[in-house]
Amino acid sequence: MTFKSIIDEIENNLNKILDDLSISDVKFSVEPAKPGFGDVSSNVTFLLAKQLKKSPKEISEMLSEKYSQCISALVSKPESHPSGYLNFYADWPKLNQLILSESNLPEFGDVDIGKNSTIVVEHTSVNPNKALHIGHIRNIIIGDTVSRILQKANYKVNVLNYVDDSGLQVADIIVGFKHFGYEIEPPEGKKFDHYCGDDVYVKTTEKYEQDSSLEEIRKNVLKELEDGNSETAQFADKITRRVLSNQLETCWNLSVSYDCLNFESQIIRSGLWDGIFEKLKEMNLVEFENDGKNVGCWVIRGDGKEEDKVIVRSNGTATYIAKDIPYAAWKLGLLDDPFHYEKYEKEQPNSRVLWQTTLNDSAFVSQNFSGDKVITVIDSRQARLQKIITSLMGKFKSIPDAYVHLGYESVTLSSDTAKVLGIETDGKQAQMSGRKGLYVNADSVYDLLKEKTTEETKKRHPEMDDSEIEKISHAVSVATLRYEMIKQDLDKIIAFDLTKSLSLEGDTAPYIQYTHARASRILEKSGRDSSIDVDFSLLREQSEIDLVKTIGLFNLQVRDAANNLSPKVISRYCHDLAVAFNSFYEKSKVLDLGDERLENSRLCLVHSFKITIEKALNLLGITAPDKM
RNA sequence: GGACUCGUUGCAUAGCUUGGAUAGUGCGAACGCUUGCGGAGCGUUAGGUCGCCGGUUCGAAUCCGGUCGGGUCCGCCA
Repeated sequence: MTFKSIIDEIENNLNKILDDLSISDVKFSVEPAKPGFGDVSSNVTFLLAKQLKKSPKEISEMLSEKYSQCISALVSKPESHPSGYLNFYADWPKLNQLILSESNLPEFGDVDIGKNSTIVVEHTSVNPNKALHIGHIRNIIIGDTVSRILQKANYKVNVLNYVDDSGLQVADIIVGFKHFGYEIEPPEGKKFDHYCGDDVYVKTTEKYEQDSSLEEIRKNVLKELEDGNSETAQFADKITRRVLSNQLETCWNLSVSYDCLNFESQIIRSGLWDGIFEKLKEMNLVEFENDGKNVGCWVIRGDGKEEDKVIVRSNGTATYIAKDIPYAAWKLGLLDDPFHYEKYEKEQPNSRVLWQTTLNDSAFVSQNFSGDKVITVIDSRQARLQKIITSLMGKFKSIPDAYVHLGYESVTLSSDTAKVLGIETDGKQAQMSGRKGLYVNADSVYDLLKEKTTEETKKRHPEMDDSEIEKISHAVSVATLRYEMIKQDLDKIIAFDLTKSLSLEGDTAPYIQYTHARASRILEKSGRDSSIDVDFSLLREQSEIDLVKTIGLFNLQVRDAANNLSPKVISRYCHDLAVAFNSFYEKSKVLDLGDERLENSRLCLVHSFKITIEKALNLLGITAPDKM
């Protein structure tokens, strides 16, 4: 039981009062109050104004009067506000005890939205021909954070990474290696994925532009890749596996992990497409064009003014979007699973088992990574295609909203950062481009952050050994990067600026982590274990009550975040918690008060804060060191 | 041309789903706080016709329509 207890109590009592007045069907709200208006507010008075032909003010006076007659465990008094609102004041000694005791349980903050059903979250899904840049990182962090939140909301989450290991982007680096003479081994000290992206890919595509006759080579390589048994395809497989391995290192370093890797090449060879294509024909969801501009193609009819979408070309081959259809259906468990499963060759740092699909019959392990619902994290430039997939899946699966495209705006480069990379943009932000080499690699940003945080930490703790410094600066760097990627709304463009991204003050992860370190320090210095067997009525300063209240809101925030698939809700909550603690820290001393009972009560509060912020940060994939 | 999306203070952003009270936060600016549990902190001040016009409503940053400005998407590419 948390702050929600008092909300529920008020809601029940108000319903009873309305019953007595023979009023029904009023959907009023009961919410945590804005600061300065008590603890809980209801808008019920406004909603009744018309029906009762009275002003909200009169109604709130009447309801407040009636409410005083109700049995209430947690409300100390109702209050009619001149604005017409009906506000409530909590009985804090009781609520303190309720919230602070509860906060010590491991499951504090859990909500049951998923009812233990399975849900698939697909994210990352990058071509394995280059290193991950910060644009990819936004996708990855959103996906990972949403997965963590859904798990807290009692979903069984299967996290998938769709490895796009066929097609043009892969063909291009193969051309570079096989025809333009690039060495297989990267130069000393360079990661293979960086080498493939920064050197082989960028320079190979440059060459096409200079000499268009080279396009012929590209086409041939693409063709060779289609035959899985060709020497070229086997070579490409080796290369992409190696890049993938490097990309995964980047992800793991950011505390991101997966359950299963799916490979586009295998989906193509699995025959899944043929099955779903037959199904689409049977259900009349695709049509064959006998004339018009798409003559000879199979198309999906456009919605309203939208154009028809070709899914099978007149030469019989499937288009890009067509490949997504069987995968989407597979994720929803609508198709017989053609895959076997084997463990990925490297272990993930958190020991979560990572599987990968294979078409090799010698692996007999079967697994099920499908879900009742599917969330696909892809940037909103693909919204149109995803809308088509969503609509098709809606026809295959009866559960409403079974397939959700979780879109987000892209990461661009600030004009200053673009300039550093050699592009003059006239003060405007610039779209990143892998082909043009216009991007900032995730590893580079991490390295810069690491350098800065290491320096900072050393300055503050000259006594610390290198391995401890390393641990702290790693935690702070990962946190900073992750927090910056989710703290704003998904549909807001992030104009990434190298200099500004290194900021460690204000609304940043280090601010929150620092707050946690302060709490840890108090607990450490106290020299005793905190207990919940304390006098809760001693916590009556405003800053103390505000902190308890914020702690008590945890599960409501998780509910909000899960319902709206909105990571930023949790990042804001973490920030709010930190602000509440810092305000408490400034106003209420905990140690050396000469009053052991008060000290124990405050220590209990500090401890509750510490474990709650740890749980909340964990949802963001952030750990908070005890010292920093 | 059509569709989607964003527009809140110098800059960046929350609140919009579910309309009500004083539009919250960070950066930047000015000033202040440390023999005290960690200053990656705290406090004070300045800065807002919530793009514009209209509609619905007792009440609109929030809902609806229009309009302007930025971004994105609209291929038998992926």
